[in-house]
Amino acid sequence: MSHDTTKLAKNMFVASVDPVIFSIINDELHVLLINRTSNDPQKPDVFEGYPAFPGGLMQHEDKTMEDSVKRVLAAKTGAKVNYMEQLYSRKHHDPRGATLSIAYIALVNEQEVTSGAFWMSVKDAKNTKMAFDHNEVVEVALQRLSSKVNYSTLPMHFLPQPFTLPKLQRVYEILLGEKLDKSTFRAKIEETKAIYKTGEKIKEGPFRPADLYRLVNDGVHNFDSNIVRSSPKA
Amino acid sequence: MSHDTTKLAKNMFVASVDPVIFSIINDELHVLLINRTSNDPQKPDVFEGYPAFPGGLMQHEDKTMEDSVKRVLAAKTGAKVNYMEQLYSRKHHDPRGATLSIAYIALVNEQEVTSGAFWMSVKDAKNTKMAFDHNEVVEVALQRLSSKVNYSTLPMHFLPQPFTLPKLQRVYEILLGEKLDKSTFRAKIEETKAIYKTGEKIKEGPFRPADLYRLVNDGVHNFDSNIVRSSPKA
DNA sequence: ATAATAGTGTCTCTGAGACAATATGCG
DNA sequence: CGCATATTGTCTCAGAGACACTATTAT
Repeated sequence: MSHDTTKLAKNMFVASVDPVIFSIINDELHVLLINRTSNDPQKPDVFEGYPAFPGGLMQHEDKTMEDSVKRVLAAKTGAKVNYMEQLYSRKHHDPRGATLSIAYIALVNEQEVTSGAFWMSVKDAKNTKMAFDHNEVVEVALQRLSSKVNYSTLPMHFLPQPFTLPKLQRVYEILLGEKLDKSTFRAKIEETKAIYKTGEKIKEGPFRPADLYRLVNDGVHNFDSNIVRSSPKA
Repeated sequence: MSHDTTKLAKNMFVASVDPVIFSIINDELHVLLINRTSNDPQKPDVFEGYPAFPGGLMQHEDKTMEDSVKRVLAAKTGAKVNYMEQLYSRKHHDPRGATLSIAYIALVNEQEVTSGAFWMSVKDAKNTKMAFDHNEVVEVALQRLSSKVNYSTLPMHFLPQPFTLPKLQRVYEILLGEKLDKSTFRAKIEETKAIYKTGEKIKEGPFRPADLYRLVNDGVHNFDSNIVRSSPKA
């Protein structure tokens, strides 16, 4: 290191990443939380025990902020990230001092989540006092989510692949909070060219089987420069 | 301060704000730059003298990141911020160590800019090697700019108020890089309800005078949670 | 009157949405 | 066949775009 960190410490900051992890469970949007514990076990803080995002401190070893998110999520939830997008950054006034926080929207496979973290419905989260400014961050994340439903491929990352169009339509309906017309929905999805028919079908019940689809260019394309996808297909 | 900064210094970072300031000058999009000088005069760095955004280090005294932007811009360019929107944050690997940078898109009054800073056309900026990752940041800012032209009020903040619809249309045309139809343009602007006719007119030449318009709710409304406007109207 | 630009009206065609019809699998 | 859901087709209407027309001012 070429500079003296202690000398500059007055203008240095602790930085954390706050991943807002969404998943649709039982036809309802949920967010993944942990019960906060202080970083310093000697000094529990006022938010001790409150629900919080499964975030953590950035480290110099993390090459990028996205690496921080991956590392922290793996540690606190055991899950790999399917989709990640930067939300916004802000300067905190923690009980313990000033910190910078970078909020992310991320999607993981619900099944991969192990002990320690838990899913709470967004409805409940809105009525629950969370740690730090996390209630506000959820609000912003929800706004971003709904604003991006209609012009991005974000919603398509909610489902494990391959998936069917009826399932995907259900995702859109939950995110938008309204019923959609089958025909119109399919036409719009079609024109995005974002998914393709695998040729296989799946039987979901005693009726006509549905076609299976996969994302095109998973891990590659990027409208939005803030989007980062991990683990591109081999 | 309740925690020992020197002890935690291994996970602390210097943070800077990078405002990408746009303005339309001579019917061409320009970006505001300074020639970089190292923060520590004793240690000039490899980017010494390269064009850079008029940014600077965040300080603990800044209540918010937006306060940092305002302070730094006032110091380096003398200009007040008319519009500000967070772009994205990233972890740098400077010659001098790891820093966090938060990029902003901002708009100022061209006339307020004093010595020290200079305007460069975006065309030229693309062909000029800038300090740090600033070339890439400009690219992302331009993408954001064009993607927001059609569904936000961002372009309306390029003009000093009051302004005329022909002037505003010109702004849109420059941002989009294509001619627009008068009638369609006016209909779309009308339906946003974002501006209102002042009732006054302005003579721009030997022909019919144009109606003057102002922004509704300047300093108030926010589609995008990342938007912050300074100096709301008194 | 003519020129130049501001502002408004008209027509057409695309495309989204509502709804209908057909397809497939299971009993 | 009859039921349930998947998938595709048809009709209509609103809205964007192309273009034409009117308005206002100065010379």
